[in-house]
This record gives sequence, structure tokens and C-alpha cells, in this order.
Amino acid sequence: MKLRSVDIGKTTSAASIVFDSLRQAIIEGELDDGDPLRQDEIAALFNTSRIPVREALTRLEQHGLVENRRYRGAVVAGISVDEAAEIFDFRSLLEGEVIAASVSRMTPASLLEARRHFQDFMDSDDPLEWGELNRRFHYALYRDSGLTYHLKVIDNALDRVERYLRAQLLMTDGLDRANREHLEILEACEAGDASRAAECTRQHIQGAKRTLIAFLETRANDA
Amino acid sequence: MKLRSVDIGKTTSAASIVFDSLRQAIIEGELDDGDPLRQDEIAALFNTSRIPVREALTRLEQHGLVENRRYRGAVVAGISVDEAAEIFDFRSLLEGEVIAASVSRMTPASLLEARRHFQDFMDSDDPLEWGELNRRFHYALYRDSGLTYHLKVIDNALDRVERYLRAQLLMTDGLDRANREHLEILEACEAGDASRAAECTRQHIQGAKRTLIAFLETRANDA
DNA sequence: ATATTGAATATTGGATCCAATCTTGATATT
DNA sequence: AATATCAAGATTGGATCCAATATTCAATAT
Repeated sequence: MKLRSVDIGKTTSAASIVFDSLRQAIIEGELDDGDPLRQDEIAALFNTSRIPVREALTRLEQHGLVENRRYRGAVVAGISVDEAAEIFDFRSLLEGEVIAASVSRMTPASLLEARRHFQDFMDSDDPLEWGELNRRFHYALYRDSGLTYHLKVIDNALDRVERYLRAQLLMTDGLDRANREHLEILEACEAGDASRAAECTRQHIQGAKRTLIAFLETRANDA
Repeated sequence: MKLRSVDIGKTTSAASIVFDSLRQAIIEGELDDGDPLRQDEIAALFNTSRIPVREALTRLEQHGLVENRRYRGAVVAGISVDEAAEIFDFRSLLEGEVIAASVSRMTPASLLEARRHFQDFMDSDDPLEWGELNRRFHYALYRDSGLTYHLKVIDNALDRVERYLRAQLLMTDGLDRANREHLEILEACEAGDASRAAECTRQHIQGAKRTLIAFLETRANDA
């Protein structure tokens, strides 16, 4: 298992820090599908006992990032082609709705911030940053909707597929297309066109879905 | 705190049993908003230590049913009018989509089961049963969609508002309207009309939303 | 050689204990 | 009387220890 050790401070619970670190490691692909997550090993890395580690693992299980089998330990949860496809449809539906609700209330500050994140995403050449920069871009466009519950659920869904999204961006044309589509979405928002913003967002996600499915299927055939 | 004690078997983890019991108690309204959930007290009720209780509480927090404040204990999570309204919009969107996807694949067995649950819901006069019977009815109509991720998210959203749904059903006309609308949805599915089923489902949820908001607002004014 | 048994080891789930923090209530101060 | 202070009790977060279960691997039987 590859995982950096982290010192635990006192302002946050140890369980939360272990949770955040493991979540990031899984999302960034540092840990692969099926990798076992031994409580002892993780506890040693964080200089804690297994108790907070177990809490982190149950939280990760609820997020769908970890599978916990009684007396047999936890492993990093993979994803089937069907699940991945479903989650992209799910995101497409929700994110379309959220951005449509957002546009009419969108502040200049949010638009400016979105444009900044759009640039950052274009400028970055570190695949590990892409996920976070992508989130920030979309979140800047979503948050004025005020739909906090929707946003939390979308965030969870993203966690579940982010590893695979990165693989997809690394494929031919992946990055270029993402940038083009981000710009389209941004311009629709700047123009105050809610239904176009929603449609572009849905297309953006559906396009990613198609690429990802192709990727997962070739990977499955290789194995 | 009102809560029956339960014997913990060996086939499931104690944490899961505590989780299920607390979830049900909260959903059924046996525990009210803001009620403190003391680890010792709960552990004693289930004849366990606080360890599995804590795991149950963290899981419940992720479900939005409990609020956990560091060193200050857990309380049953309430819900604001805004949150409730948002969750009904959320459900309306998702459940409309799911039932539309379901109709074309719906088996006679599922339709029969739905009709049975429809009857059970009509026949029942125990408010505590309504939530479960309502779920079964809708679930029978949703499951042939095969959209397991959507269904899990919908279930979570229902958990968050079920307490308030019951209050809403108890209001004037609440039950009658639910029964009428259930029948409409069922007939649309039997007729194989996906878009009508979706539209009826959305209206069903939006209607409940309006009633619930009225209820929550009068309650807020009373306090 | 292959399959089967069972002891040794590894690993998790839970109980008990300790430390850190919060809450309460009595006392002191203005 | 109202507010501030601080000690005692209550409660949680985490560490250590024990019990229950799973896995591994050598010895045995077919």
C-alpha cells in the first residue's frame, strides 16, 4: 500500500483526518481497486490506534469508496461498467438541474471565479490536480443555486468516479474536449442562458461517460 | 429517550443492529429533533459497549439523521423548511426519472406487487406503518429500472424526510390524496405510459412538498 | 499428485480503561 | 441582582486488551 503518513493534530478528530487522507488516496488512484486496507497498517501510518481507522473505514464504505467485509477486512471498492454508466447519467440529470437553477442567481464574483478555475484547469499539466480543479470550476457555477443537498450528493457521486474520470482525460482528445466544453458552459452562464448551460453540462457529462465506458471495456478485455 | 432494547445476535455486527434500530426510531418519530443520543445510555440498552454505538452514530450522521458535535455528543438532526423543500424537489426529479426508465421494462410481477402494496397502504390505519408501505409501493414500481445507485440515493433522501411525511399524511385530506395519486401512478404504469407515470410521480411529490411546508411553517410560528 | 484436515497465524469486532473536553453549579466579585 | 470564575462531574475520543472469525500452510489420507 502506498500512502503517506500524516501527523494528527488536536483540532480535528483523528478519524476525520484518516478519512480525508484515505479518501484522497483512493480518489487520486494512489490506491487501486481491491487493494486491502489493513487496520493495523493504517493505524501505524497515522500513529493512532485502530479505533479511528475503523470509523474512517465505515465512513468510506458509506461513500462507496471502500467495501467492508466482516472479519475479512476492507478493500478499495471498484466500479463496474454499468455502475459507472449509471452514475454519469445520475450526475448528468442532477448537474443539469443545478446549473439551470444557478444561472438566474449567479453573481459576477462566481462567474469570475469560475473563469479563473477554467484557466487553472487549462494551465495545469498535473493529472492529480485535475480532479480538484474540475470540481472547483463546476462548483463555482453551481453554488449560487443554493441547493446544498443536491451539491452534497453530486460531490459523493463524483468521489465514486473521479479515479476513472482522470483516466478518461488522459485519453486522446480528452483534455482538449473538456476545455472546449468548459468554455461553452461558462459562456452560457455568462450569457444568462439557463437552458443552454444545462444542456451543455449534460452533454459534457454524457460525453465523458461514453469515453469512460470505452476505457473500462477495453480494460476489462485486457484482463 | 424512548427506545426498545434489542438483543444482539452473532450473524450481524452489533454496530449494524444499533444503526438499524436507531434509524427506525428516528424515522418513526419515536425520537424527536434535538433529542440527545448518549453513548452510554444506548450501549446499555443494547448490552454492548460504546464502540459499536459510536460506529452506528457516525453512520447515522452520514445519513443526515444525526448531528455529531465533537466532545458534545450526538443529537437527532432536525430539518429546516428550506432543506425539506429542497429534498422534495430532489426526489421529484430523481423519482420521475427512475419511474420513466422503469415502465418499459416493468414485469407483471412488479405491477402485481405494487397493486398489493397500494391496497395495504389503503387498508392500514397505523401511521407507523405508512412509511414502510409507501416505500414498498414505490419501490415495486422503481426497481425494474435497474438503477441501483439512483434507488439508494432516493432511499437516503426519504429517510431524511419520512418523519415529516407522516405528519403531512395525518393532515386533512393527506391520506385520501396520497391514495388517489398512488392509483394514478399505478394505472399509468399498467398502461405502459412512461411520461405520464413520471409526471404523476412528480406531482405526487410536489403536492406532498406543499402540504409539508405549510405544516413546518405553522409549527415554526407556534414555537 | 491431489484433496482434506487441522493447528498456527493474522485480522477484525468489541470491552474496558484512560485522557481530553465540555457542562454544571456553587462561590466570589461588581 | 447579575456576571465572572473555577472546581467537580459528565461525556466523549482514543488506546490497549481480549474474543471471535478467517486465512494459511504443513501434515495426512485417498
